[in-house]
Amino acid sequence: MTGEQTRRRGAALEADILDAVWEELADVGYARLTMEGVAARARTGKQVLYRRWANRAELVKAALPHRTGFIVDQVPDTGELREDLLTLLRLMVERQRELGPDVIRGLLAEVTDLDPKVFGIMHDILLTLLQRAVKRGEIPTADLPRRAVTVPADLLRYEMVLSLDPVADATLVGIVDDVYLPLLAGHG
Amino acid sequence: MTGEQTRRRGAALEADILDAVWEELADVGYARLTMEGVAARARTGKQVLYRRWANRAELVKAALPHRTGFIVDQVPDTGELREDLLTLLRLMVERQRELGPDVIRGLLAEVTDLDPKVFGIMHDILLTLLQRAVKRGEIPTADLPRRAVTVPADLLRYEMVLSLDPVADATLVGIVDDVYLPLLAGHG
DNA sequence: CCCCTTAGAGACGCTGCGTCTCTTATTTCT
DNA sequence: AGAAATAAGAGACGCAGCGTCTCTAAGGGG
Repeated sequence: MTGEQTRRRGAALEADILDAVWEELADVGYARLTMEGVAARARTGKQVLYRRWANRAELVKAALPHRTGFIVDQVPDTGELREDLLTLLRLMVERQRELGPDVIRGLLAEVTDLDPKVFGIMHDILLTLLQRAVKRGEIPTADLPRRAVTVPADLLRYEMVLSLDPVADATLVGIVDDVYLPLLAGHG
Repeated sequence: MTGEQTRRRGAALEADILDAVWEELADVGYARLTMEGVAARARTGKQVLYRRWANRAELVKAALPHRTGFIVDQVPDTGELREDLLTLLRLMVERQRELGPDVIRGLLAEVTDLDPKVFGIMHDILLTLLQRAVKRGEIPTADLPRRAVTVPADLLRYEMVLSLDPVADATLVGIVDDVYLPLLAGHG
């Protein structure tokens, strides 16, 4: 009647749980992810989850950074603005694909406190790309209203929210070529 | 032992139910709207709801046009493009406000079949505004990529999804002045 | 080596979903 | 008008999943 030899604790246990969340997301998606399911997959009890997170949304929010890297650590620098932008947007799509697209919708419905920090970071990244392009002489100025700077990220997030499939690459090209680059020209 | 004298049927009953949905949305919001709650408020049984709609999302989707008018019937024509655009965006915000902002997030999470028709309509409206502006000589051309045309509506919907409050008027002004008008200039 | 924290296991009550059944009011058909 | 068909009103039912609670025992810290 053994059963268990060793009992996980603290950070190690927490890592296993967050892994289980990712596997559960990949398996059944966000809509059908349950606390029971995560606990079972992590071979632990619900109480262990509730000791750490108040509900499903908090649990999933905690799981996100556990596997995805931070985009801030992968800011593209290809030597050309258009390529930089496309690379950045493709990174965002890549993260959407890893998660499964219904996670975004699901979290939006349940999370009431969206962290503005997340959005500020994207502004800073885009501004960096623009300033580099100014230095290279590609565009006249990076001195744009904040809202204009973030347009490509905003439009892409909008597409992610709408679609249940990973956003198509043609859409990214459209955002850059049909909207953002002309917008930059219009501000110049 | 009377209780009931008259029994509602068909369209009259349906109208009462959809009214009840709106009242329930105003009262408790989308997240806490239940089939039981709607049935009780409409003084009928759940079965009557399920006879007509398969689930909560379908029920709410059906309720939306019951009170909101169609934006297509209120296309602004102020004689100036900027004013037309702001008026249109304000109409959209007005509808968001009537609903309560969590309805958008809630429906997104549960509805898998977004109707592309809804989005095509907004493209046509914006194109109309642009073509009028061309006729007046305000802008050189309305011949833009589809994605560029819909930018203000897309950005506003993005804001609606993000925020749990009605979108501020300053945001609308920013979308028009900082993004759309420069974008049109850049395409000219 | 003892104690204290907390993992593991599962029972519990509750809410809301979606289905089903039954009676009876109202409409439609003949 | 009367009979048959339709659908409303009422509520019970089983089920899933939430979040809470309790209990035992493992293993780390002093």
